[in-house]
Amino acid sequence: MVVKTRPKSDTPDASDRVSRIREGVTAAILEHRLLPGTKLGEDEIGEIYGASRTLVRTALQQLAHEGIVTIEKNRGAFVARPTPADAREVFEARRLIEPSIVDHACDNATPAWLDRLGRHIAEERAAELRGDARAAVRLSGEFHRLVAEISGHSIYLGFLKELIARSSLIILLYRRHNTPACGTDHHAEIVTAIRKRDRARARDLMLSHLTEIEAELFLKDEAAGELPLADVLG
Amino acid sequence: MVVKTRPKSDTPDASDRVSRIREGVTAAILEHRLLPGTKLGEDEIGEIYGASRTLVRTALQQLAHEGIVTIEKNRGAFVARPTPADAREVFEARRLIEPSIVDHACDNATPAWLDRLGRHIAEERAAELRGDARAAVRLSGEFHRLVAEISGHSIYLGFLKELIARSSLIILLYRRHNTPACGTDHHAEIVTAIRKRDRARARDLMLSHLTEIEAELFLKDEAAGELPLADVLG
DNA sequence: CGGGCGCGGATTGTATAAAGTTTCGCCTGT
DNA sequence: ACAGGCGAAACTTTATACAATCCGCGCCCG
Repeated sequence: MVVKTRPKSDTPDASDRVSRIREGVTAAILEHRLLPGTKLGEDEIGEIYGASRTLVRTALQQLAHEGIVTIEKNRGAFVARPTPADAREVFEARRLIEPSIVDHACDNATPAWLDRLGRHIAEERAAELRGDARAAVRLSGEFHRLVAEISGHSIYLGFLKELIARSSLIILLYRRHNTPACGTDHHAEIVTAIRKRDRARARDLMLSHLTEIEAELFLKDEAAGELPLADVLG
Repeated sequence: MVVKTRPKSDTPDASDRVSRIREGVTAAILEHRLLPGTKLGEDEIGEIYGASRTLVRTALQQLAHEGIVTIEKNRGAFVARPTPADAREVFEARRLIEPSIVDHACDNATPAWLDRLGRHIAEERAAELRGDARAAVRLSGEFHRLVAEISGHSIYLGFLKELIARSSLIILLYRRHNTPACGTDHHAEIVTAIRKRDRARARDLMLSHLTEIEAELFLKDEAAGELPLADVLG
């Protein structure tokens, strides 16, 4: 008998129906197809995925716990709308955690992982070249997640998944221009450092990469979508 | 995860019935009254709190997301049983995050907060003096949580709540002797550093405090409770 | 003509019932 | 006496029905 099989609630079977819903909605948010503030009706989603409200409800609750969905009592679920303060916290947390993650990744990177990283960079390049902004923004986030998987640190991975999802919303809300979400070149440099197992350099590159992303945001406190007056008067 | 009630009360919980369940179970786990592996039947809990299984279920799902409850498909919910590998990850994450938290706490500590910290230390001392191990272990965890609240960093707070709960289980499973869970003196020194707004010292104290806690654990990979054979043969 | 009030539709929150799965006891056959 | 399988009970999972709440709209009154 297999005693060790522990289906962790964080990584349930992909065949699970509630996971399908959760991942579908998450993907839509990460690809910037669902905008902050969008109402996520239970019946609506249930019809799309052919599931009952019970399952939709648990999926939405999980997403709410991850911080990318806001549930208001008796009003329903909405795509979250992070405030500038939230944004600063998210990026501070990423600047703290991700250097440690690449550090571990340098130790844990097997040839198979390095190969996967290389293929991922190629995918990112391809998406950017063909101008597929949605795929580009999704792949950009998935790069960071992939590094966290390589690190083998499941807690950091869990935290980072949450931070990445929120970052996607933040970038959508607060970026200055139409700058590409994440410089692919930075990612490539990080991979090179990992390949050389140069931990110090990998940490530095990751830190400056995150700093640069945040620098391209406009985090004024009364920025878009917080005060309706600003919209009307603007 | 935060259910926002728009019109009035900012209380994020306590009035909500599912929150009452969640906090009740959490408190029981933090006080070491619920041991790892304990079955948490839905009917059982529902009867205790006078709630239907629907509400119990959502509470258990939230706890599963926090990592202190494990849900096995078609088998039910159990108090989580962290492995030694989990334990190392938890403490590594705490050593990374908590120094940053005290850093912020030094900046954010108002007189009211400092007063609250002082009273908390007194409570810890009192519990330890009267030999109330359950209260002592709970208050010990709550100290770290209180510091995180003072920091004003809601993301760090959320992460740390999770880490503290898991730490409580880890200490219960893997501590060497009957050492008191957390040196109260350490906490008092940290408060002193915060009061002086000595960020560097506060960080150092927190880091060494966490290192010492982990050093008192016995994290051999086949340690207690992983293999049932060990129990039978022991 | 403007603002408050209340009713109807819609949506969420909760409970309960039906369906599926696992577990454990018991029974039979060897 | 023991191994193996059948079956019932208990539990979780899923679906559905019911109750509570909120939003929008029209009506009435000032």
